[in-house]
Amino acid sequence: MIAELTPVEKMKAPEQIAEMLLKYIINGGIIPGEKLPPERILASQLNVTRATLREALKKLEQLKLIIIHQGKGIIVEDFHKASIDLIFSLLVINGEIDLKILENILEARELFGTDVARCAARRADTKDIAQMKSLMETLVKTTDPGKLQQLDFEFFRQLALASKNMVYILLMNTIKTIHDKHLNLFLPLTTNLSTTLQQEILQAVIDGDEETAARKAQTFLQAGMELLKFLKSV
Amino acid sequence: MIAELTPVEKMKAPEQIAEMLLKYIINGGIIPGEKLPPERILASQLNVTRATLREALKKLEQLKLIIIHQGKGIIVEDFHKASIDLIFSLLVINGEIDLKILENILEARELFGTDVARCAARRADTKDIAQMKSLMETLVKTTDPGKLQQLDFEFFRQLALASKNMVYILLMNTIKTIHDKHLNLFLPLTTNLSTTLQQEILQAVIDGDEETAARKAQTFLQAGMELLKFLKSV
DNA sequence: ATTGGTCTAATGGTAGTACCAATTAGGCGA
DNA sequence: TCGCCTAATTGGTACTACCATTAGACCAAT
Repeated sequence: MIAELTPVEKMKAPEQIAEMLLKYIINGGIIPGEKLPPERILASQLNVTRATLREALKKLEQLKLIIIHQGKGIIVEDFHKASIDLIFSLLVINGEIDLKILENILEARELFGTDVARCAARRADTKDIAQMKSLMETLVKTTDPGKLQQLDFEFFRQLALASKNMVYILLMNTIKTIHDKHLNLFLPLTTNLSTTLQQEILQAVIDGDEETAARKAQTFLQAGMELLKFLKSV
Repeated sequence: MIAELTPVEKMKAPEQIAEMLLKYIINGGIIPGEKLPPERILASQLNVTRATLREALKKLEQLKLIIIHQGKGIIVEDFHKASIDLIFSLLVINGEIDLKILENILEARELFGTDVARCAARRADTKDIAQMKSLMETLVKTTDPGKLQQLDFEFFRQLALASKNMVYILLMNTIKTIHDKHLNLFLPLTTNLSTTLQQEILQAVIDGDEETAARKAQTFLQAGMELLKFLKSV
């Protein structure tokens, strides 16, 4: 098993189309309030069926990038009013990582992760703690950087579950998706120090010590900003 | 103009189907990891064509509630690993508002809103401030509760824009969507006190006084939690 | 001149069918 | 028993036709 070899993800037609249209909109190819060409025109231009095109449009509609109305047409919205899920696309919109967006994400992550730890310390039950202890045992025995990174994130995922806040739980998924899509970028963040901090966070959660948990989590998460400064300098 | 009369939203087939399947999954009708019936079967059972069904599935796929693979089938995911956009459905999943979820949302709103104000105070430029001043002028002249509520939210939207953090900007849209879907629920939050607080926040932003801005915003947002306590008591 | 009705073209919504493409499972041969 | 190959399953896409909603133009009544 060679970790570097991942299954080739063949982008299906609707995905490709959605991405093209998305870029077109984000890059200002069309002004918000204006309409996209009719489905029939778009479909023929893209050389696909309307059904295929419509699947692509569904995606953009859910991102709130467009609004589709029968009889009216396809109206483009200001992407500043889109769903948070658009952040994935904004992060890499033109091939490479947008450091500005990355900074935004890390800023939000720090704020959010800190409160997750605080809430976890406040609300974790014995079951949560048992699971986290179990995870921690696995974690200290792991040496493979890739695996470690994965478990690293699992720790925060369980922290979110322990926070008992569904918004936090779901937002953690968003961050995890970003994380997974750019593993290499976050790899330098996984250090021996991480594990130590995680143990301290866990202990604080067990003790119900909200502020210590929050403080330790913040220390952990601030490493991300350090990384960013490095990236910006090169 | 009769404010109470809003456009009737006719739910199209894919929307209805998506909602049905979503409820089915959320309510544990199927275990994560299990597969949904094949498209052909589902389509015939729902009495729609595959194309229509597939549009519905696209929506669930984007919510990360299901994963579709050619040749394999439609695999159901744990909704705890879904997109944050699922929160809309969770809030009202079985007809009425889930107060637990509402509390989660308000908690997250307070956390983010506070930092939005802080960041706005840190980064707002003259253009941002000019726009907010303009908005505030309109705001103080407005008496209609509905309009006021709308402008109320616009204030926070502009605050998010001034924060210059795209994550905050997009997250604010999520909150706004929740807000708009349950206007009546949030109506009691709009009081005369709000306007005063908003003016104080704006002044803090102009002064670049991060902590005052954050503190005032928090005071403002805590009103939501007060409301919740009331709702819980009835 | 304003209001309301009606027709028509534009445009999205849905149906039906056929075939392509990836995956899985089972059978067949070495 | 192992490995390959075929066939069945299941999602992906194409083509075509028709229904439903909207907007605009034109007309009729008040």
